[in-house]
Amino acid sequence: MTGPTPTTGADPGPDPPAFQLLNEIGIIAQLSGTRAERLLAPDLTMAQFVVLNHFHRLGGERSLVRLATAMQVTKAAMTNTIARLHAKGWVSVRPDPNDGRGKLVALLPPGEAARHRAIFLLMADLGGLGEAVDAESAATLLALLRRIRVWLDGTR
Amino acid sequence: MTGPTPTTGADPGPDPPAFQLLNEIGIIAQLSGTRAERLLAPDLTMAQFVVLNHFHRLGGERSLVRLATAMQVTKAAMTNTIARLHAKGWVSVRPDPNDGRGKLVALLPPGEAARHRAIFLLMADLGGLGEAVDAESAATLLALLRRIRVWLDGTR
DNA sequence: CCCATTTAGTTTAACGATTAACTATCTAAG
DNA sequence: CTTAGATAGTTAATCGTTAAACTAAATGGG
Repeated sequence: MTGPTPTTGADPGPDPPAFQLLNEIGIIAQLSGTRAERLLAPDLTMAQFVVLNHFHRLGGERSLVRLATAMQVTKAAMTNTIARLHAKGWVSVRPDPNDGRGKLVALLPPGEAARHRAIFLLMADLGGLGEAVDAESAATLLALLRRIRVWLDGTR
Repeated sequence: MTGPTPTTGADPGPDPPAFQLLNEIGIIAQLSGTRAERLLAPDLTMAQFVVLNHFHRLGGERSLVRLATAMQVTKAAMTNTIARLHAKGWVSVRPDPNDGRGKLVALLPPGEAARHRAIFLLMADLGGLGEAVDAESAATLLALLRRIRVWLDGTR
């Protein structure tokens, strides 16, 4: 078990399409995520940016547990993330009037502005992606991806 | 500005298509990644699985630095990951005969088998994804995603 | 040759996320 | 009411990653 066995032979056929798809998606997310993380640092981490995007998309107020569930992180992690966003004045936090245990978090205008600046920065870097995928393909792609996300979200 | 301002007004238009695309991809990667991580634990972490997949796709031998660059992690993280894969007998590690500083890592048959088992497990969970996206759409999707990955990989 | 610079890999400290334990509050059954 | 169990949020310990410092070996210009 010590020799340099290259292991290129014995092909058991291609991987299932669903796996290829998610694998490719994982690689893209890794590549673009690292890029974005570096671009946005040190003002904004990805964890924080994702929360801003969630509120932008859906609006309203959310408890920590709901946010944590949506983002697929633990309550403890969300406590940390929200504390940092709150310290910057980007979200408001108030006790839930209907539940003495809970807190309600909402996006504030400075948070919305920070999100907008972040997207501007990102697009300056990623704008050239239009060369790789034309607008029509992008629309097709987006529609299919949404179906996948909805399926994953609905079966977890 | 301390009140619970919902911040749903003042729409500055939709986000750029490229951002919507990468955002959706990020969410899918998060959802499927968490799922896979739980399914594969404790035999295999995502960091390790990604290395197995890399070798399966490309074959041959690689140095730690090349692997680290390809996976977008630091050399230190790759030292750790390879040490664990090596301890399980899934990869071979030998000194680079042409460079006294370097090591060469290769996939061993037990590692290939572990990868195969992992994919089998994953498909048992993700197989239903075929309901959300038919085969033809999946092929289209995959081709477009590859273009995006190549662009991202080529401009980093 | 020699020496300055670069590169491969490991080690250490700091950071962020997870797990588990804990407090406080809500809910519901008796 | 009372009380047992579930739920919201925080805290403490642990794990894996990153950044930075370090060792060892390669490279290239005097």
